Amino acid sequence: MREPSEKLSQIVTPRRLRVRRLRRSELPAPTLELARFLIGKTLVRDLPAGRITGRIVETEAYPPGDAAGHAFRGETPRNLSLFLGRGHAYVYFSYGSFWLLNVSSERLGIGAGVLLRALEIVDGFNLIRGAGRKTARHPDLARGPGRLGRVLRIDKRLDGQDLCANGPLWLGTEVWPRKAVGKSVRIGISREVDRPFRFYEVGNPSVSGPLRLRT
DNA sequence: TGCACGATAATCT
DNA sequence: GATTATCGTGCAA
Repeated sequence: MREPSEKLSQIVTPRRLRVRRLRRSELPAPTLELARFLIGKTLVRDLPAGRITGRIVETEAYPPGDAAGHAFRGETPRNLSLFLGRGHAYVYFSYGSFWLLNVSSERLGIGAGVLLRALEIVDGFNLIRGAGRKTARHPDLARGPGRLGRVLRIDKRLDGQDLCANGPLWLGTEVWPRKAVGKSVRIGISREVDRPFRFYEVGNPSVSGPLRLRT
């Protein structure tokens, strides 16, 4: 039976989460540092019906000059948001079905970003389509960048959003202290495959990828 | 748990 | 026309 554990996790979830927006000045400037810094912080989605809050548990850095990064070949209409200076949303459509969310990094005019790969949802379960069904185990809701985008209802309209400003999507402070941060190669790329630019909270069941990349 | 595979459409060449 | 920072399913062990 899955029902009891779902109820338990709702009871365990703090009724009132204290989260405030992160100021841009709090975000480390270098892409790699930002990717590590974001582990344990929150991503908040404000919808007409309410708020969904998730702890960021997995990220990947795509620093300047990285051949695996979308900004590598220069600015285009698609990747413009990567050049807006740190703390902006870069949203793009992938594999015909998924909206993926990045946080731009570095200075205005320099293209780089951090891909948000997975969240541990901590609030707003009732707003998530599929929650409470047998197929929607809580740790899996936003496990993987495609699911993250689906759960938070990310789409092109959020591309370019300032994630440090008042708006429907923003970065927040942590809700409890994070555990150890692990480091590994990135997932799903074909260039620069050996760079250890992926970060994750060790042992967290909401982290995606094979077991060896979660522990 | 770990693979292979197909779906699916925007973007770039 | 090729590519793709993915996911869900199916099958093997």
